[in-house]
Amino acid sequence: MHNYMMQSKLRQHIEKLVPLTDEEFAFVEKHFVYMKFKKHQFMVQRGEPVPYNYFLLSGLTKLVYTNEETEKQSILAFAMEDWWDNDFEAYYTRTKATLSMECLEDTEALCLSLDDFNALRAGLPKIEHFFLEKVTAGFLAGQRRILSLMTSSAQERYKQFVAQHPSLLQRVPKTQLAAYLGVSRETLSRLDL
Amino acid sequence: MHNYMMQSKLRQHIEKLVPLTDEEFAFVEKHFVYMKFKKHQFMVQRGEPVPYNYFLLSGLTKLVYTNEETEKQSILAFAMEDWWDNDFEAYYTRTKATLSMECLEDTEALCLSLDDFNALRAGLPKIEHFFLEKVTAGFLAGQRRILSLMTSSAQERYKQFVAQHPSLLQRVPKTQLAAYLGVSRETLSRLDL
DNA sequence: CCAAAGTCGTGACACAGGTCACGGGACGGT
DNA sequence: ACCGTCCCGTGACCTGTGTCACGACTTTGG
Repeated sequence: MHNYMMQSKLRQHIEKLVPLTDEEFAFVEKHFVYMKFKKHQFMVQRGEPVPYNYFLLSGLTKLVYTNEETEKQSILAFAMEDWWDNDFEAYYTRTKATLSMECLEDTEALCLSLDDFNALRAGLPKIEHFFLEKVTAGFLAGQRRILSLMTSSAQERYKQFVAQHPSLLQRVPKTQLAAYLGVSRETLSRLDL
Repeated sequence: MHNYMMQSKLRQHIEKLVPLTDEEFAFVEKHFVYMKFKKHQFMVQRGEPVPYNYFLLSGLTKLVYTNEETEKQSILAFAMEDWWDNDFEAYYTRTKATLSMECLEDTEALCLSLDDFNALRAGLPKIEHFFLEKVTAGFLAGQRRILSLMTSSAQERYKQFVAQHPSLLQRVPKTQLAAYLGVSRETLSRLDL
């Protein structure tokens, strides 16, 4: 992907929430590092430090918790173009990851170290506003997910997912979808919409 | 509760994350309104607008979703002294509440209207930083709750709750606790720790 | 001080979903 | 072209949890 494309995706993403001058965006942009990852590659691995926060330019990732005894995976989030994804707690507290983040497709990302993140916030208060909006949206999405897990059956959750993320249906295998919805692969397979 | 106590609780709460000068805190404090609520009173009611965000000085509240057909309640959060609680989405978007917030005990709160919230953020960037930290903590707590719902049995979730919130066990009836854990009152009653 | 409402345990039964096992098909790497 | 790996459906069975019903105790409010 060419340089001007990467920049423009990030800029458009930020400017959905806060307008930026050219100089301000130049300041933002220089804190990020571009990286590529291959399918099956781990961008974050349990037990390892998490040096970056990731803004995805293309591809698809999953954020996953793996039960160490049973090896059973629970997927906290999928992420794709124009999304942020991370074991944010480990990143933000500079501790070892308890989650893993794995590429389901070849993925390009703009990466932001915690030091750069803090420099960005300190140097440009607007960006703090931007992240407050982002995290708030994530918090509210989490609340909806909690409610959905508490009140809805597997079939209802499946329907909700299909309605809200139809494009992902084509890209993620049912096994992964089951791990996201919190049901076994077999039960998901038996659900007719 | 006396005026200086109310102020000092709020100030201590904020200063756990960001230090404030006396003038800065005076600016913060004047945007809040003090209000009292009685047990069983609704601070937020489904279908109504949500004029305030609430910082609790004393008492105990629950944030609850009620299924309209079955009347079954699911509790998203308990809140007590030193906590914020609200149907934040309705508050922030100035829409009607989909959740309700009800007092389980007589409760005192400092209330912040959305206009005052925005004035506060605009007038004192530090406060934006404070709320970013708060919302981030809430987001991460939500992630942990999602994982807990996906991976743990009712009994394990009960144990986790007891371990993390022992004080609440004395104050909230089992019925409410069941609605928080996402199990029926009867199953909770059958669980031996 | 009494009535109404809330709290809590427990038994009987139903059912959604988990687990285990199998087979067949698609795909990727060598 | 082949082999291993993943993907997906399906049957049989098991189990955790929901639902309904009942009774006893405690708290609350007028």
